[in-house]
Amino acid sequence: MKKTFSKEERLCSRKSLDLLFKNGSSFLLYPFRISSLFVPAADAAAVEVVINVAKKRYKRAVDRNLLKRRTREAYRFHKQEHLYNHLKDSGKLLLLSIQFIGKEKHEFSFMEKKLAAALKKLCANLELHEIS
RNA sequence: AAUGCAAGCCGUUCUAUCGCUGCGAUUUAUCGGAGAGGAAAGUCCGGGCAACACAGAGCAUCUCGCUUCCUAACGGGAAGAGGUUUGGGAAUGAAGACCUGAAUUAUGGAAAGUGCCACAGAAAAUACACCGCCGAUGGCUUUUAAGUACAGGUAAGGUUGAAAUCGUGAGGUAAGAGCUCACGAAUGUUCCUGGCAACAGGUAUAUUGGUAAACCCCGGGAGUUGAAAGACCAAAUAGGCUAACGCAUGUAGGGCUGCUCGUCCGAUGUUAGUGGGUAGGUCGUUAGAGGUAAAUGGCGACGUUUACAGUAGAUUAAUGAUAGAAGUUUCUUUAAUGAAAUACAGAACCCGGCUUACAGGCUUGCAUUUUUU
RNA sequence: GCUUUCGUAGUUCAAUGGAUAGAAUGUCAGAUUCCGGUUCUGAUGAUGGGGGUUCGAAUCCCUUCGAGAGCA
Repeated sequence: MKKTFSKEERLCSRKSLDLLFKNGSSFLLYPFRISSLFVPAADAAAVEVVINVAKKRYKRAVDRNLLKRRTREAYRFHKQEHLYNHLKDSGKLLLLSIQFIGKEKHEFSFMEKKLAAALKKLCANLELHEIS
């Protein structure tokens, strides 16, 4: 129940994507670049996420698929613990983008650790933003 | 047996937990079952399908090019023909021609026309004759002979080059020349024989640089655009569309492929009717020129018949993560063990080819080497 | 998914099928200078890979690799 990753939690709308990349705030934590933005309207999910691996860095589709899948699995395992528990029921929708900007094919354990750290940092940033 | 080359085939498996995308059941949140490839890649060809004037004619442009067959079609494939290179055989004084095996081949036309053939060389295509040969004929010198910075004739010989006006011998001549003859090489055409045909053999006759992956000529083919094609649903808001009348030389102008023809629409006004650019959703969309097996026809590509199974369908884009076990390969070790690796690569409307990438294994054929009989 | 352009010295560009592939700049060495710069002299270094056509290919043809651009 905690570790599912269904369609509602994915960011598919073209408009939302444009909004996120235009107005969202972002930070870097190797090998990830995280962008986020709060949007008023919320339906089923509290967070919508998109995972991205650049074609310029990885030429072969096999490599891109592998990294995307590993990133997704890492997000799936850690979203409840590091993200959902820190979000309050504010009625807002969080748009999130995880871009992979590494240069090698990393092991899953390494990516898991790094993504957990990235999510922690994200939560800290959001809290700071709310306070200010 | 090993190595190398070529062709064909296979190209990791199982269990548990947590997930993802369709499908089918229902108790509506659970269960069942399915879920990447031989190249899914490159986008190099061909087709289906769809829209655009159901798309017409001519020119231009692009493309293909030995023959027959296969195929829905093809620039793909099969079987042949010819060319080129090369190995062997026999023959000969030695070659060539002959027989035979292998590899390779974008292979219509140079006898319709145009262009180009650097450097070197006399000359690169109408031989503008450099060295040489001749100077018969006509001049000149002159002794009749003989000679020649004359008019000229001459491609036999020489040097160059990738390539030099077909080769050898004889006749012929002043010297020479396919100028003539004999034997040969190559090419076109006529007829005969064999073959479905390309073509092969023979006969007669004419001719004798190369280059068309230079322009070009001949013959065949191609309308354009691609699922981001296209069809449908549908809230709000701009604007549009259709029909009738009127205006007007069916005019100005515009569309239809680059051009021409041809053809279609056609300014502004009034009345009536109908609507949906964009965002989103559904269809298109996965049963197909399909796959597997057997029989059968064919040299073969492939065709025909019968039987069987039901076999991915995403759309910011599923097919994964973790743990364990097995298999294969390599290294280490006496061995067990241990360690490392496990190719190339990821469907996006669907098929048929081509090309390229590929760890390792299997099968077949050929070549070489070694061992045994 | 579809369409399309281009690959030449380290860099920016030339070159009609025919020389030893040219120029600028860079690099290196030498000269000049007390030293450095400037200047002068010399050297260095390239047709993305493979195959074909041709007597001869950077150029023509095929194939492949790489780098871009366009179509919402």
